[in-house]
Amino acid sequence: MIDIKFLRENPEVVKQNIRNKFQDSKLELVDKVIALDKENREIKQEVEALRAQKNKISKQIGALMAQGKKEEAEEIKAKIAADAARTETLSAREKEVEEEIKKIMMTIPNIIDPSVPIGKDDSENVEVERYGEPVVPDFEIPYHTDIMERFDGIDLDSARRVAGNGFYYLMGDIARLHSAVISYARDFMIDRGFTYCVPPFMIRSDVVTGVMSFAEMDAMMYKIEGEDLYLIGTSEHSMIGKFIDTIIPEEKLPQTLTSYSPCFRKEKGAHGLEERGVYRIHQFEKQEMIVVCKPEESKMWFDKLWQNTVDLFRSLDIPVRTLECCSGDLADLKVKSVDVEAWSPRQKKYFEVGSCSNLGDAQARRLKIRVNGESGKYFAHTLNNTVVAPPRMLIAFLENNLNEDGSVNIPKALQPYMGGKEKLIPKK
RNA sequence: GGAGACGUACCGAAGAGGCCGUAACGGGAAUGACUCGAAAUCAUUUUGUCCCAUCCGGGGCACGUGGGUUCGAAUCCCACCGUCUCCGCCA
Repeated sequence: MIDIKFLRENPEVVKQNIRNKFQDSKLELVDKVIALDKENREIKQEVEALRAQKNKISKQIGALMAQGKKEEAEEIKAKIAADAARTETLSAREKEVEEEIKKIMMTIPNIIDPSVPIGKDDSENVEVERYGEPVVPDFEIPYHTDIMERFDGIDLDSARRVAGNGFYYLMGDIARLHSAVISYARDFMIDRGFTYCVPPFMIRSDVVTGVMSFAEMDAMMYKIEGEDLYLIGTSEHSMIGKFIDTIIPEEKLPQTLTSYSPCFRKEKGAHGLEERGVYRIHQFEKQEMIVVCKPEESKMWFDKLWQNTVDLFRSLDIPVRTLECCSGDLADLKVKSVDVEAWSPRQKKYFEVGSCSNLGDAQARRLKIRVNGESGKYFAHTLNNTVVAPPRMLIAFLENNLNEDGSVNIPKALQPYMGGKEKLIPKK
């Protein structure tokens, strides 16, 4: 959500930004919202003048009543009644106009960073840098569920009976590997100075609608029946919710948090061939990082955040690359975003394992996350990034650490979390 | 889940239809004076948000949240949220 004052003063900048994002149908909204904003301020002036008048008269009545001059009081009551109807009409219109403005402002995209490549959709995203050699071994890499099977590490059949498609039982070494990755990622971020946090896994609807549109909510979130509660789709929801409608003293910035949570997603839509197994699922676990910082520091934090994910994957011997989201693929709230993608030696391509976003002050404005600084109050900048999200991450882990004999190497960094094992030996 | 009490500024807390939201009273914090410096003392400052005004300034809204009654609501009524105490249940 951008500042309406900025839009009012720089309509051409906002329009060019809309063109850059290939959302030309939204161009007319800019002029529309400017007109509504003008109307709103005119109404406000009149309404406020009427209210000021009413307050004044009410005080007079109070004074007259105190003096026992009831008749005079009754007389001026009539004056108020005359204005009351006008005030009511205007307030109703004011409410309408304000809602309309808010609705439009929610759909006006945030101003993208000048460094964001211009492109229509995800096919025009730009590879920034590769880390590690994308090796294709000279033996065949099986599908990830088949690798897991060899360790008796997964039971999808039972999961389907118990909870349906999109759920899983992880078993034995694979389950342990899953927990090890999460624990390792937690400590990895703590070592980098982030504060560890376990947040609520369910949140109220008002928090949900603060962080996403109704359409997004409907497509992603599971609702608890009979309660005003939703299962979180990512801990970013509850982590950023922590700051809703707060004023943070400047000296408490930056807030650098790393949170663990299970994540629940409906994942409405097509499930392709490559999305079988544990790639696209209704329940997964994630270590997340979020930063709330001063505006001038958000670019610096953005680069630090995605670098953390790259470093974590590299420490587990997984080749990755960073892919910059082009303007057309960038969500409306974001200033800039890069995906971290892990190498799949089986598919011989990279696939998404994390997403790092700088939201500028747009999210903070929407959620009223303010900072009390020396030179006054201002909106904070917010960022978020995936540290690691198994079980999807295990796909990359197993494929890249698989040996020809079917064993899987445990990188040194992870060994303490796997009881000191250097290798997992398959049961089959 | 049941019963009761409560929600007011940075904290504690008074106010129970108009004289009380630039919010009594107590504390904290900031600035200044005194001091070599500190303590003590004295003085001043200390909610957010929106609209109008280039500046000085003027005005609206907000006493957990949202409605209602009233010329006027922190105060009365309704719903919701939260906190505390006791009981029940539970890892």
